[in-house]
Amino acid sequence: MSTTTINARDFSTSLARGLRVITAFDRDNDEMTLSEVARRADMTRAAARRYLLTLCELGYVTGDGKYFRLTPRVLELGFAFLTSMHIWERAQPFMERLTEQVNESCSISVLEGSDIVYVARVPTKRIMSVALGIGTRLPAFCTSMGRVLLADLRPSELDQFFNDGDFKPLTPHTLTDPALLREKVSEARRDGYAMVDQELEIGLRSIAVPIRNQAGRVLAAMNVSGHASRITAEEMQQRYLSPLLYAAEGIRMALA
Amino acid sequence: MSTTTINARDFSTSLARGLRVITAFDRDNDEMTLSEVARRADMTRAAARRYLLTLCELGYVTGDGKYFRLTPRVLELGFAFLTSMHIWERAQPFMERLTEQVNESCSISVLEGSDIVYVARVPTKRIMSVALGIGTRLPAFCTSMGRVLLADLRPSELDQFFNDGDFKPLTPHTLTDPALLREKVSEARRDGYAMVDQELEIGLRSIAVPIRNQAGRVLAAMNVSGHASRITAEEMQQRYLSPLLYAAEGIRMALA
DNA sequence: AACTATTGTGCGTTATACGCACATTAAGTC
DNA sequence: GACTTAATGTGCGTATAACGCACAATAGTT
Repeated sequence: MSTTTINARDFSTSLARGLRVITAFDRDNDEMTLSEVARRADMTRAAARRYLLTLCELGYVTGDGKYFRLTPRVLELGFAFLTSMHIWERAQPFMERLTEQVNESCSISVLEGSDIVYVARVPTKRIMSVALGIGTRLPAFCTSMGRVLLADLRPSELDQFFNDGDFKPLTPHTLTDPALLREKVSEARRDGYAMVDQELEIGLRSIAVPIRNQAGRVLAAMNVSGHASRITAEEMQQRYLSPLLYAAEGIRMALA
Repeated sequence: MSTTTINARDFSTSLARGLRVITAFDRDNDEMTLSEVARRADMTRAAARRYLLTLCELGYVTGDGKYFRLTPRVLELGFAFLTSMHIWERAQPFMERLTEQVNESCSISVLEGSDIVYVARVPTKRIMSVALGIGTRLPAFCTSMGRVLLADLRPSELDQFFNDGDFKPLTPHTLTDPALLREKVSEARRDGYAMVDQELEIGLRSIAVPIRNQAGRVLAAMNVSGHASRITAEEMQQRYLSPLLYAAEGIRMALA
């Protein structure tokens, strides 16, 4: 996670600002006026206008004379990444079988910076879900998959994670003390799994295991999550850990 | 689909070129050297290098000293669009029920330019599939969903579609004669559904209906697709059309 | 009609991004 | 090790891309 700032003359401010215009759009601002885009992207109206017109020309944005909105074409910007993760297609049958077996949702994620990013997901029938899951980012420090992924970092990488860390509590249960978090990561390393109990969200329990490659290196983490009202932490460990490990092993062999 | 070229001084070439670097990555080129990126993005090595370094700095690309690859963060560029399409979450239960009922895959797409773009998908258990479906683009002229969407265009819009059209056959069954295609679109308008039989892919049959809003305007199309060896075109129309229409009506009411 | 907010746009100026050319490094072959 | 080929790193002079301002035009509200 080394971040060395590049030579200023190698940095393209126009590209960076243009991408800021794209990311100014979000779930709550899926359509905006020119002035709103300029405010959210933190640039002058004229600059925002040029970038919006450029994105319209390229087909990534559309406008009706007053409001601008993103088009499906912007998916192509992330699509190259998504399709490059095609190896997770092979995990799908194992995840489906696991979901049927434990009757809970199942996800796979990778570590990126201080977050985990979902790369595959099979929801249980009870929870409505679309491909929204893919690309979702959650903080690594208070998720079961995050702790499993942190457990595989080298000591220097883990040190940097904790140095950069900004551990804000998301629920009254969220652990934020770096020493306690380090201990949890060590436990995950020792036990080969991690469980998180209502630290990310009240009512949410999840248990995760690593997915390794043939060399034993951790590629991703896979979890099963459920509602605290339906299963105790102890029950989750007793009933879900074995099928999780079994599915992870199947995925390991499938990826070989 | 009017494409008026904007004033050259309003067009940001740096943003456009930077985006070309991102889209240079694809399924077959998920990691590339600097020179490969420059070739695929059609720019000098020095320019490609500056954009790659900029994208690294922003976290969208990572490099190991030789190869560059996209990071999950690029999903955030398209994610704003994806989350803005959150209304399709409500379609999910109807699609799942339909998939269970007819034992085939089900998708929803919207029209963009001359393509359809998948916005929701529920695959049947037999076909391995992840969220890859979302964002997939297919030509509108030879897909059942495409013809249903074309059927709702205004005459001037439809004229432009055919004027811009480049209808290449994908299989020996693909219709490419604009007059025949117009007739198929008219049939879709008249019948309220369209069926395509092995025009996109040998062995693939699909039937689609429109999803309308309360005002009757077509928002999207939904299809069910199956293999030609398992079901005849006539059987598909007789067995799948009613449940498709029923599911589309349910989605219409759910979106209200 | 008056006022406020927003958008469109020409243009002089600034600084961003360009590509070249040379040095360095890496990889492959003999 | 020597040689060749390919790829990469980078400084820098130059051109022009992009900047923001300021004013006109439009839209919405009262």
